[in-house]
Amino acid sequence: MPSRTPSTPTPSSPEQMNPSVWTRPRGGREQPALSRDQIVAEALRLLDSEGIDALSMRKLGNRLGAGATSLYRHVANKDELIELAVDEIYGEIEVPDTADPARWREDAARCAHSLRATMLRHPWIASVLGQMGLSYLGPNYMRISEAMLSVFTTAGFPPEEADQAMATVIAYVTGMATSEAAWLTVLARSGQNEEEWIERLYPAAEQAAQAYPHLREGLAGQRGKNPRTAREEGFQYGLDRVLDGLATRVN
Amino acid sequence: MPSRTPSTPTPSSPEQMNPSVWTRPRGGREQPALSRDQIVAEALRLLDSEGIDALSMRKLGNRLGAGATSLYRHVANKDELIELAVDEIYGEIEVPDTADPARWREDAARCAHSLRATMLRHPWIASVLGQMGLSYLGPNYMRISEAMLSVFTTAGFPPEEADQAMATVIAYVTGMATSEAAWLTVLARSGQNEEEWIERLYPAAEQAAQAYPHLREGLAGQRGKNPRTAREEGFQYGLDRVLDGLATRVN
DNA sequence: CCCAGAACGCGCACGCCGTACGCACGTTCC
DNA sequence: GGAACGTGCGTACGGCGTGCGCGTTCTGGG
Repeated sequence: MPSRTPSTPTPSSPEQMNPSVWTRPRGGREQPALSRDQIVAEALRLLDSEGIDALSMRKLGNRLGAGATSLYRHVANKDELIELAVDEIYGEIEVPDTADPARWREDAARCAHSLRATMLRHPWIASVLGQMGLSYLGPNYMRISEAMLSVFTTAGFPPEEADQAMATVIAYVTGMATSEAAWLTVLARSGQNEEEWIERLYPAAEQAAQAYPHLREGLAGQRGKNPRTAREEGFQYGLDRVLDGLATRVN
Repeated sequence: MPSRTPSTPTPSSPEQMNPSVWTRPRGGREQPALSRDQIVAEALRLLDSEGIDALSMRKLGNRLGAGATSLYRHVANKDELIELAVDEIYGEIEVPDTADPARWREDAARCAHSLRATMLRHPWIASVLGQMGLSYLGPNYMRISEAMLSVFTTAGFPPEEADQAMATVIAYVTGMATSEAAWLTVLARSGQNEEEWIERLYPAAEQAAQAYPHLREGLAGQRGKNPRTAREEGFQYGLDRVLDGLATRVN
């Protein structure tokens, strides 16, 4: 027989029974203590510090001093909670509040960099994008789309093409940032820093690239570079090309 | 009494000696029956038909006529299994086997379309990219990278820039396809087709876009279009812009 | 001021999950 | 003949999301 506390109710709840009314720590409910905003905020803290796999309703409940199922009074289910968290994150993305036709390129670039930076600050969203998509219809997503659309339309893109241009930039940035975020996640799990990891894996990579001359050359060319700035330069290069391509349609 | 074939071998019990080899119910161990390739293949079938959430070691074991834990003889853990499945999928991506400088744009475009088509055929990889990244080092991934690098270097990009150009195209395609795949996944779960879903959500979207003129216009402009071809045109537009932007560096 | 009903927190239970461990068995090599 | 090995599987552990029903607290209308 396993030494477990008896699962049969034992009617007058066992250990949390205070010996007397007089020592009971304050009658009544402490606080409301649970609200949707508070839940989302704590979920964000958990996600940012431990990643998406660490987010469970039980753990989140504990952190809030509540049981897991209490959360369901304020949130329909875990997916909805994550969707709320994602839109909350979108709130950090900076977009221009007025569109200047002469500055469309800088404005778009600024949006792109802000989007990337936000994703890298919260790498767990990369895992979410592939499951829920971009969570359209969230208030912050709509705010951002409107601003970016406005940048492209005032730049001279006809409405339908402005849509496509925005989608192009967003796809490039999310694609790049997703791969960076996944990399950072793997890294964080391993407890090593970027340089250590690369150095450790270099022999394996070199061997795997044996038969592929271009890969070998690329590998050798990156050796010893600061990986962080290399990532930033790579992002900037692609962004410049995307904007170059868009510029041909409007200049 | 459930009519199941006896799962317990009971090999040497005396009276059940079968008279002939041909009628004997396959005494002892059936076959090797389990190999890494077979496991990966069945995992792919499961993933393609029911999505990433439906992949569990137990279910996969059942499908192979084996217990869940038997799989661990051939695969270190679930993540490794998925990584193998991903690289298997990469095998479907078509890349040119010889690079012709005059045709670099068409070659790159063909790779891009093939990558997108592959991701849309197996939408579950979108969920995986954000967690593992692109599964570098897998044999098929290396084959593809080599081919694409070769396209860009023979087109005239210096080695380091060819790397960045390839990363740009891949980021754009995966970004676009991830969002499409997520959309298709949500759709599949709902059991509706694209048009139905859009029509059903239209009022909500219209209301949410109330305060945003550009969003409203975009919404109205897309109404009634065939969503599938609209997605394809959007992808082609962005791809053209990306390649335009790259072309400025080499022509 | 009271009380009915709504809102809320929570314990419990169910049916899943990934996987560590050790046993039983067929095969193969000495 | 028997030891060593590869393989499948039963069992078990700790965790998960969440439906349900209970008791408590809060609120607003009479």
